Amino acid sequence: MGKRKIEIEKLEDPNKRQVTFSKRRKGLFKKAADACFLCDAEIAVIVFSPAGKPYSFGHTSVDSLIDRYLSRSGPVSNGAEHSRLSREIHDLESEIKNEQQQKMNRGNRFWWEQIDPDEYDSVEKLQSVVDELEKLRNNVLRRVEKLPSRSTTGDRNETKASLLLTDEASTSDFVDQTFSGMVDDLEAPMVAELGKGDGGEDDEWSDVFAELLRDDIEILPAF
Amino acid sequence: MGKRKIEIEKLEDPNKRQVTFSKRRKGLFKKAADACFLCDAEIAVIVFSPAGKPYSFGHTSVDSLIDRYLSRSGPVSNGAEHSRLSREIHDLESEIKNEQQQKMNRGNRFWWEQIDPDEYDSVEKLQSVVDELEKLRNNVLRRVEKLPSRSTTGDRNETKASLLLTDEASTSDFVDQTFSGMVDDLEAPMVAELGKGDGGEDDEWSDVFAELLRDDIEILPAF
DNA sequence: AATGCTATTATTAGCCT
DNA sequence: AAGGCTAATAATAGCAT
Repeated sequence: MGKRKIEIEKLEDPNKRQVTFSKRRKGLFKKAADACFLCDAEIAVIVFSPAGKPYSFGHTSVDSLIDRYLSRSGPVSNGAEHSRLSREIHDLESEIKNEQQQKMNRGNRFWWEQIDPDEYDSVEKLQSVVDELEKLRNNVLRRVEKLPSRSTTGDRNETKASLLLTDEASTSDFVDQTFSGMVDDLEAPMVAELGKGDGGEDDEWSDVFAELLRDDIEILPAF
Repeated sequence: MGKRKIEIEKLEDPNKRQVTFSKRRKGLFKKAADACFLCDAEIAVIVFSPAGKPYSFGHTSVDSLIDRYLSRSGPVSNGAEHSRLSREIHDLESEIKNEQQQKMNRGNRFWWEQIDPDEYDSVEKLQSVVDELEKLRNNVLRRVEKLPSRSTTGDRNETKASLLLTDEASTSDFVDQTFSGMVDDLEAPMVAELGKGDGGEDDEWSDVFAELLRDDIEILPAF
């Protein structure tokens, strides 16, 4: 679907291959996200680039979907020994993950809604969450900054400003600021407005944020 | 992209949601397959329908990609105990799978090219492979039957007929017949012709089979 | 539940920055 | 390598089966 039709066969030009890979990976993740929202489905996509670099998309989360997949689909056709062993491991793993997830399944749909502050009682433990939130924030920010200026009432501009506030720090101040800042400034309004459309003057923003959210749901590099 | 534009928000009509889910799942798998072929990438897609039914696509294979993904991405931000445990389990699992796959990595791209007959010396052991081959065959068959009649030279029609032959049996005759039948009648010609285009009179068939193959690469229900 | 039709919208190949 | 542009192809919403 471009300026001309192409055959679906290996692109030999490495440069062209890389460009096409990037574009189509993005398109694939978008399709997956759209299907999740439209159909209330859960989808995980794992991609390894020709160079072996991993990318993933997951809603609700890649890990939980992998677990669900592995627990349902027994090893296909293996030497009997390995088959049995793999099965035991999968089962054990599922137990562990299920236990972890019980805390989180109170109807939340995104990983950042499932964070349990009680589990993170030190800077070190917080850091891993912060890293994830930062990635999400940066993804969103990158595009927020490119939006044409809108006739926001100033309330929105505050939000935008506070998003920018924590761009560089990496001390425990950063941790506190980002952690609470994300929840208050980014997560709450964005999630709250997602899927609404009640005719308020900020409908435009609702739509923009909803789209940004869709695009960013766990489109995180596997790290 | 339909008769009219739709918003990406949850479809409330369950019937419409199901239809859209089916169509978009198919489209998603096709996009994934196209990207694999074009860009020489490896992609796994795991889908759970709104009703919880699992579907998956994987090239090279869902399991190997899951392993690769899990081994690179440490558990994100878990309670420390579980994190360590999960990691150990994942590592062990990878070892097992890697061992299994060493036998298979002789440059074959599809799971049905990776079957080692020496591993299956009884009807019982064969059955699991046969089940998988049968699913593949049925997927292909469903569409072969719907193709408009082609000016095949009779050679092709034999192939088509032999594909139909084993539709119902489930005895050891079935096992032998299907196992060898698949390899001789289905796998060989289809795989051999994949990606070629050397101007023979059967180019049409090459294209058709190549497309069928792309669509069926491990698009197997998780069972 | 899945498939064929077709008017429409969505994605993207090639090119340029 | 990543993003914008635009002509052109590809996917699909609504409908009927």
